Amino acid sequence: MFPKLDPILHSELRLAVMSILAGVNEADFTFLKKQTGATSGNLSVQIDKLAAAGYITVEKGFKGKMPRTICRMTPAGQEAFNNYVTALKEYLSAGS
Amino acid sequence: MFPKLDPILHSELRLAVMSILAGVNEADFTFLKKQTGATSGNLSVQIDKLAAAGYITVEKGFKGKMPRTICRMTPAGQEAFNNYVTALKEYLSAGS
DNA sequence: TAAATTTGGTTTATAATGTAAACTTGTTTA
DNA sequence: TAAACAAGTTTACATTATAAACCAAATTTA
Repeated sequence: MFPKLDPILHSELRLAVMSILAGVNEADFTFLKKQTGATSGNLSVQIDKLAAAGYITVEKGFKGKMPRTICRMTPAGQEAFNNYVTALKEYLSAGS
Repeated sequence: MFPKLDPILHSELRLAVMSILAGVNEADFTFLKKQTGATSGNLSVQIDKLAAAGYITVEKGFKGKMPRTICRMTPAGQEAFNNYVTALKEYLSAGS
């Protein structure tokens, strides 16, 4: 049977953000924006949702005088991401 | 960079339906409903969307006296499914 | 140094989506 | 023949995603 897909992760932009964070484990808003090609508004909203789910932490500070928002994946986020990948494979295995 | 995910396929239920059809290449409404655990209403709507996108064909007939709806994946659907799988792997590869 | 532009976002409004509940049409069973 | 069931469809609602507008501070330009 098909496993339930975590709705927090089953979103193109949030998945992209998590995918990046899984690799680097620290990325700021500007970097995430460039890598994903998302608009600021969309990225801001989706970062909030990932943070609200406890999948990432958000640290606001300054780089020189300019504001800077740093995101990191939490252990819970890492686990959720892994589970999502595992679940998705059930869906994809039929193809190819 | 992250490839765009086909929004028609990036839906839990539609993906499950496509996954099933990729394997058997012919399934009726009742079978799809049992396999996916979806409600009739939701399944009906999502089947319509897949058909509207040209990813599946829907054939309505009778099995004895009872109505029967048979779904099959089209070549375009097969291709879209394959592309989706390929694209998704870009997102998932970061995690293990 | 005042005005315009850029950076780094947030808020808000709208459009699109997903889902469930209610309904329909016809069939079988008691 | 009335109740229950099968196979869907329609409709209405709730959630989501996205974009547009906005804001404040910093930087550049005239």
